Amino acid sequence: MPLDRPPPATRHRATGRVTLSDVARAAGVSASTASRALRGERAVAPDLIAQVQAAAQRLAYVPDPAARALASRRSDHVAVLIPLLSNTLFVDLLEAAQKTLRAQGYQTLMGVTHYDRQEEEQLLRELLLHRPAGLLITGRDHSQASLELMAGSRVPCVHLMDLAEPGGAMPTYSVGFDQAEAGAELTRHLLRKGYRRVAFAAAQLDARVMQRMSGWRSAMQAAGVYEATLEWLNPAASSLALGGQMFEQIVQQRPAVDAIFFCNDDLAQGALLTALRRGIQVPEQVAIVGFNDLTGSDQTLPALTTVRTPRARIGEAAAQMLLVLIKGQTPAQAQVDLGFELVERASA
Amino acid sequence: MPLDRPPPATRHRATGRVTLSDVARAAGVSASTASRALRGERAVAPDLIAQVQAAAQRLAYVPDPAARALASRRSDHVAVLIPLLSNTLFVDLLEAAQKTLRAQGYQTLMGVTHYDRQEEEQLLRELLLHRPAGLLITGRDHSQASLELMAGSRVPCVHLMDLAEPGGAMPTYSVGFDQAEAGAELTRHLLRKGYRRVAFAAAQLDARVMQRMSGWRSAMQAAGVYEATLEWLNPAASSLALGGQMFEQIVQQRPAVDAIFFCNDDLAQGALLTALRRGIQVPEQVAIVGFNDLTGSDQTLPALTTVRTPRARIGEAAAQMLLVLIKGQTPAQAQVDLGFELVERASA
DNA sequence: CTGAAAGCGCTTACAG
DNA sequence: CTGAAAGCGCTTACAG
Repeated sequence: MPLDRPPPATRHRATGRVTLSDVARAAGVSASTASRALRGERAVAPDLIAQVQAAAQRLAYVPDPAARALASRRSDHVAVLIPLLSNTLFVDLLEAAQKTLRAQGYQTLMGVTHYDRQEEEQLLRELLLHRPAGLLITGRDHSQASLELMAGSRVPCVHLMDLAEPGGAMPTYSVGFDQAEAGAELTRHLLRKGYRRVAFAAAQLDARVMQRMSGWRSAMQAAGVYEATLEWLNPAASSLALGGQMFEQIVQQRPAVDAIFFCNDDLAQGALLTALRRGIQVPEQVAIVGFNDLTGSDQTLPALTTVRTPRARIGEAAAQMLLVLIKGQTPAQAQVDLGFELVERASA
Repeated sequence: MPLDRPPPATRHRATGRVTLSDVARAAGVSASTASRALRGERAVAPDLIAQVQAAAQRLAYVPDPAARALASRRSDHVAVLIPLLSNTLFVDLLEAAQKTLRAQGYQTLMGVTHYDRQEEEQLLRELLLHRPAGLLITGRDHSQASLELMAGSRVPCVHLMDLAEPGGAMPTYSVGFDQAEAGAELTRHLLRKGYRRVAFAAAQLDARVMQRMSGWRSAMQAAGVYEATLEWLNPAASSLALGGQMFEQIVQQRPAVDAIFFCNDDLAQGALLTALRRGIQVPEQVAIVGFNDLTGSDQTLPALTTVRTPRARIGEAAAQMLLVLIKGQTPAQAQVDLGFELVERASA
């Protein structure tokens, strides 16, 4: 038996990449110790930690995400599901979450559901295959199968925009604000200003829009001025053009309406443009308010009264909460209410 | 030596996941063959392919992305770099690319550069660690280090929005349209309508904006009406409000200007709003045109004349080209010019 | 607190 | 055309 046989020629692919064992060798420790030292897992001698970190630094070592994911069964991906990319609201959410996550070394895997529960389910299936470290998902309105997928995956999950229904079973994490209360508050503002026939005009009709409507409804009922004919619901996608159309319909078919609460700013902006075109005075003939305080709502003629929603802060806070959950810790509170702000401008 | 020693108890983590060897066993072939059959690598007997596929189907097998990435040194990620998320233009690009890529089983890893070459470089470094199968990147204006990172990574790459400079060295792939020509065409439209003192007003001042300006300039020079004082450049971010400010400045400081070419629709929309507020007639007193045909430009008062840019088609075509490159094939053409369309409305 | 070894679930030279 | 085996680059029981 040859004592000195040469090292076997490498049969396989070499990457050229600096690996963990390179670092371990340079630091004079085993790969296990190097791994533990680098991840800040306790139970490693302080001086070894320093040595390993120095070696890693010197060799410009960066761990391979795929190897780490395979070995630990947990990737550095975070899946983020939003309904649409064509609504600034959700883009703001995505951007803030992505920024926060990236600062901690996580990559965002985004999914666009188009408000379709089937598509959301499919997306969840695909994304969960990547064993994401965490999941951020918009709203609380999901198919039963989606709910099971999320629960079964054991992936930490935070819901965006909505708060949990009070009295829900499991302690689900969410950060958002009270949509119904925001809708009620905006309606009360109108009522305080003396408007009585306040129409509620909505498109898209997702869960959050319906919550705003229930807020509007309860405020109207409390004031004794609620009428079912004041509700204008259109399931089509929200847009400037649709807002213009709905506005024309309302003023034409119900000239007595003295204020309109559009469930989203783009509808309200479209209405304002149409009013201008038709020579209808806002707010003298009819007041208009929107929701979300989107880009341009401070520039319209007249400037739009609306509710400012803290979506960037929601995205950031939700990401932060998710980061805590990923570490296996428990967030200070399971529900974070970030509130909203009534922005009174000239249109109402 | 015991002849019948029991199989060693599994010392490690079991995932519960259906693996390739499960499929191979069920199909009565080796893991290697199963792997090749599933990936459609030729050199596998047709009947075996069928058997393996049937087994995979039956067991609901889905390959593990991390294991595949580790072994093949190529993930199913595609990195997509865009400058901003707050400009619909880029969101449209991202959405179209993502949709096309996802249909072929690729996950999009997005990066937002904020028009910052340093940030782009950093992002590239991070994303390249994930060994993406491909890279989609906006524009052709990158730092030297970024270019080296891209080249060194050997990751197939397609540039978005711009076309390559004619006479560039390497055959780089890109899909977009001729920004300078679009700028020139829009200017010629104004000149044909009889406007002579056509100002060019721009913000952001990225490479594509400057190309549009050079188009404007050459058209103005060709008509013999170019003047340096007609250029209004502001490095700040583009917005409705800024458009309004620039408009006021121009009409105040250079009342002889009879038309303004804003480099982006949001500026033009802001200008239109300000004109309305100031009672300045568009296009009678001053004509206004924009660029990109963004949301709302058909709703302004008056409706905005602009250039429609095919960003969704660019995103899709670029993704398609990248898919071809990933397969190791050569695209029919390295440069795809998707053109643009002059949209004449009421503002000019 | 540390290390040797097994394993995560694939792909891919290599040999036949 | 097919299979056995090595390897991708980590993490993690296990033993000390």
